[in-house]
Amino acid sequence: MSETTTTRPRLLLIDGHSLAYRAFYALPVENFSTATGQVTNAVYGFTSMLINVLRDEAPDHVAVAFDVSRQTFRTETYAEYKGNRSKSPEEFGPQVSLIKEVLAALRVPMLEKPGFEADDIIATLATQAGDAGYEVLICSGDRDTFQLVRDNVTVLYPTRGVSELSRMTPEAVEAKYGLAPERYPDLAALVGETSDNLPGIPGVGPKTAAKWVGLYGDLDGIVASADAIKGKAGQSLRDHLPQVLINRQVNHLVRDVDLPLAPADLRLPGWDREEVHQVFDGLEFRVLRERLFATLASPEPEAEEGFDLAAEKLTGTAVGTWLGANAGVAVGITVLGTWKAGHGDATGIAIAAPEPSPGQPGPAAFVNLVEADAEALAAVSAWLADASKPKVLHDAKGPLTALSDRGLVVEGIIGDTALAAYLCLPDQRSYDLADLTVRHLGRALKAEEAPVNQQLTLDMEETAGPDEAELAMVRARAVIDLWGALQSDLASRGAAGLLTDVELPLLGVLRVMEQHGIAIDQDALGELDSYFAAAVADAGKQAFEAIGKEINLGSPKQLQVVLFDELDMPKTKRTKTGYTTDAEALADLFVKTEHPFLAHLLRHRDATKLRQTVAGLLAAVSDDGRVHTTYLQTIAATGRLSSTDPNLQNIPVRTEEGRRIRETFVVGPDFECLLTADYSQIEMRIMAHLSEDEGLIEAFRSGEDLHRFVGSRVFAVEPADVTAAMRSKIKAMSYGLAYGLSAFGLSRQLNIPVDEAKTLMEDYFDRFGGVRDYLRGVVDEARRTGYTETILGRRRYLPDLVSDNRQRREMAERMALNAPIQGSAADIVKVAMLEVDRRLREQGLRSRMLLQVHDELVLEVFPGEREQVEALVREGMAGAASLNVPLDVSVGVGRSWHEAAH
DNA sequence: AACACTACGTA
DNA sequence: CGTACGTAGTGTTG
Repeated sequence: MSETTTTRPRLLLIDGHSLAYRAFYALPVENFSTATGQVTNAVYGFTSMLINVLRDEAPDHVAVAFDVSRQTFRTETYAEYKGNRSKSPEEFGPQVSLIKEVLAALRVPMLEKPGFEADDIIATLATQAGDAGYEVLICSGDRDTFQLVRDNVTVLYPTRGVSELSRMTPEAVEAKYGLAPERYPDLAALVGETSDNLPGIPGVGPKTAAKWVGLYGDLDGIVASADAIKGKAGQSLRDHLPQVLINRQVNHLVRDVDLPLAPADLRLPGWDREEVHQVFDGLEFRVLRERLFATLASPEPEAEEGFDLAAEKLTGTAVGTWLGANAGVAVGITVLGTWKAGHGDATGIAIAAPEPSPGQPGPAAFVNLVEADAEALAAVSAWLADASKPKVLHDAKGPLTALSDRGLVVEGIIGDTALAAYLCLPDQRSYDLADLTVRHLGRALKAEEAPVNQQLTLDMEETAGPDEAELAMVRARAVIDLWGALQSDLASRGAAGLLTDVELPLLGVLRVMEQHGIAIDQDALGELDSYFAAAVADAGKQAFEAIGKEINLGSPKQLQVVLFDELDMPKTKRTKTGYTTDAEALADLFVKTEHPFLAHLLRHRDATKLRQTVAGLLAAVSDDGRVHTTYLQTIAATGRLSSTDPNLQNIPVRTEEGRRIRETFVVGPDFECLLTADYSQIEMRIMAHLSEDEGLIEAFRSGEDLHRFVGSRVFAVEPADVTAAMRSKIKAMSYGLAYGLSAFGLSRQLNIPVDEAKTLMEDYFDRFGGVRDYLRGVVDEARRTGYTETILGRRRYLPDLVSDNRQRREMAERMALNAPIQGSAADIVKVAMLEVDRRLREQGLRSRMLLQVHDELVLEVFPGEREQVEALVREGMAGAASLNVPLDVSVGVGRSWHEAAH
């Protein structure tokens, strides 16, 4: 184990100027400046790329080469060399010094040499290192470096800004240019290099040049045979031969520059943490610093040593004994069993304590709940219900549902590792336990690594791997270890309170809501199903008659053939794979063509969608006549809940037919009615609160209709004179603003000219300047800190705010605008749910919460409790946050969800 | 079988 | 070229 492996040293050579220059033009200047006004876009881009390359390529030797001045042997050879380069903008020069500061802090050697360019230094070092058996990586935006490529010398050439590097190996050069790397300068001399002000041969491009190199071997061969080359290109070559020779002289890189450092001197000594902090603080590079420390501080996690535990399967009195001895401190729990749609069954439970001291195996136990005797069950049951025994689970809602259906109540849950990880980084797609252990503990959660104690091993000799119980114990141990790591992470992100005070208690509320479900009038729903089915069939039949054939109306591809090829209708907006056939476009086409097919198609779409919803619901009704959705608490990056299986947060409401579906959500037997309570305009109120815009605050305090009020200000008329058209424009804009709507988007949505939309927005911002300032500020702040924050401190990290890809960057900007608003609304609703739940219990009521639809709660009211419930819901919701505008709650009751709407 | 894509329902 | 979701169908890919 101790012999040193003879891996080849890896040397990374960077052309400092060339990459800084690329970064300067790739990243928008206006997004990168420090409090003192220093522009940092080039520094940022360069540093970002450096970190990425250090991470991805893991070199042990590094050097950055810089140009010293413009005077080199090349300008002596050819005075016009790089003569077309305009003086670099004044924001650029100073950034080179800053880049050198960053490199100094990172202890990266820098080299420069009067009379030579960075590329010559790189050529020299690459040659020396290549000969010495190094693996050499050259990072440069100058194609002249391609001539250095060979087996162990690769050029990483930036393609898109500085965010993507393409690997130029000998094969890649060959594939791209059709010649060997050492011949590349011949090609470049023939073709020319605009950026260096080296003109090429008119009419000769890379293809011709490569062909000649192939035919005559190299440039010398081409020159020697110049007279023999026929045609226009040949004449052109002869006419421009002197320039070609100059080009070749100039693009030849010097490989023997006298340098103070040799490759062996370029070993990275490791960087100075303090100095990096200082430099990055000055540059206000918070996100980059985090990335630097995250990717480079601990290069490789210790190893995947797995989890060492003393595992026992317990029965009888041993259960109580073990729990008494081991489960007084916070322990991790995993549950074996199944859960779905508010119900489940638990077959076993694993409990693991952290290792008592490093290296010592942590105690772990497993209890089989199906076969457990009364004694064991009593011990587990009492311990689970004991709030003073701290417990941590991973994604606890399902397991708790399973335990609950076995009659086991769990108290004392102090942590949930999935929720904790979500609060730390809410943009992740999943919070799989195995992923988290790798990410936060540097340990793999692999089945074959599951350790077993001796007695288990003896039992298990015949079976291949560890059994379910052992895996459950390993997972339980992972949970508790993970909790240790996540707690500090959570605290450093200011989210510990959010977990303890909001998400964790909410988990229990959601579990009970899922368990209750909501009653469905199955007969009515069945009738709707037939009704929509008939509508689908009818519309389909008529659509086919209109075009004289049968196609699959659900296939956009087939529709495009009919609409645009056969019926020759005007083309609609492009999609990735053709032209859109969405409802808006079809309606538009109908106005233009009045073709009956379109009307029938739209009706078919509509009826199909409604039918799908109905059929889905029908299939989801449980034996108890209710549907039990599952709420997902770690999906939406803004902090909202989501609902699946079935999704009860997107039940139709906008159309008459859609609302008929809501009529089938009814009050259950033994209950009096459904009650719905929703926040009116909660997002606009949050906007008013966060922006502190006086006009908007006044709008909400005045009690006037919001859009009418805002409209009167924007259009400078009396509120009474705000027309319906004005009001709807204002409404669209107000909501659009919270999503980062542009003038272009507004014009498209309102079907008005862009100019008019622009004026409308300007007038809006004239009257509500606080809103504009807030929206601008929120993005700037997020760019500085790397994240947005809600009123409860829920963060969303948006690294793309500094992407050099415009589309990604602008997307991130819109997310940054929206996340605090949507997220704060989510915070408030969650707090409201906890308040409503608390009041219901405190007041000993049997009414219960059933659904949450983002800004709406649906409750089932027990006979005689209606007034009391309405009052407590209003209190709980309105008091969930104290903003500088009131939180308005409207309530309705009825026997169905539809009737209860207001 | 898994994935991308389009389309569309909600807040 | 307006955010956040989930679901379903078609059509392609492995």
